[in-house]
Amino acid sequence: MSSNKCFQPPESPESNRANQSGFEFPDDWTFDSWLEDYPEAIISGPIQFSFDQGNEVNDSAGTSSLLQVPGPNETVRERREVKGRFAFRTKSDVEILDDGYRWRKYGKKMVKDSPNPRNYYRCSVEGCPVKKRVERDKEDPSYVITTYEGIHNHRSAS
DNA sequence: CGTGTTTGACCCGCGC
DNA sequence: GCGCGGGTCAAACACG
Repeated sequence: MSSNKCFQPPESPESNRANQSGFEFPDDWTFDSWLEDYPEAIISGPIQFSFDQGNEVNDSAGTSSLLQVPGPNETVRERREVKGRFAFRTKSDVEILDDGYRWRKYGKKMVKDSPNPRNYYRCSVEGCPVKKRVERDKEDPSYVITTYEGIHNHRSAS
């Protein structure tokens, strides 16, 4: 159902604007189409972004990159070095978000400084290197943080 | 029977 | 070398 779709646009313009940093999803924005439009974003290097638009964030390597997320009817022409890793922070009461792929859980860990566990998933498709980890926001458990790593070597789920 | 989850053990890099 | 934190393996288990 759409209620637990990953990366789905906010229900209303109000909640859209209230969503952290002003990034507004195009109505038809989907993760997969975004990847199709900007494949180089995950090929050339690591990126980490949340819903922030045009913000600077630090990745775990200590370097930073400028985030560019296309707004409604807007095209981003320039990409910069980003790694094949990026994180989304999504308000959701469920952690099993349907993002169009089948995932198999392979691990769970308690993380230091957080009461919430972190779950590790791998793409179910044989030979596909993509992994993701899912955890709840330590400060605001109503948010789920999903970190994707890698590039699917196949098209869509099944 | 096929597929996915659970869960403790294991591994590895790093700082002390 | 040792412990710790983060990541992964895999055997047992659950379930359609």
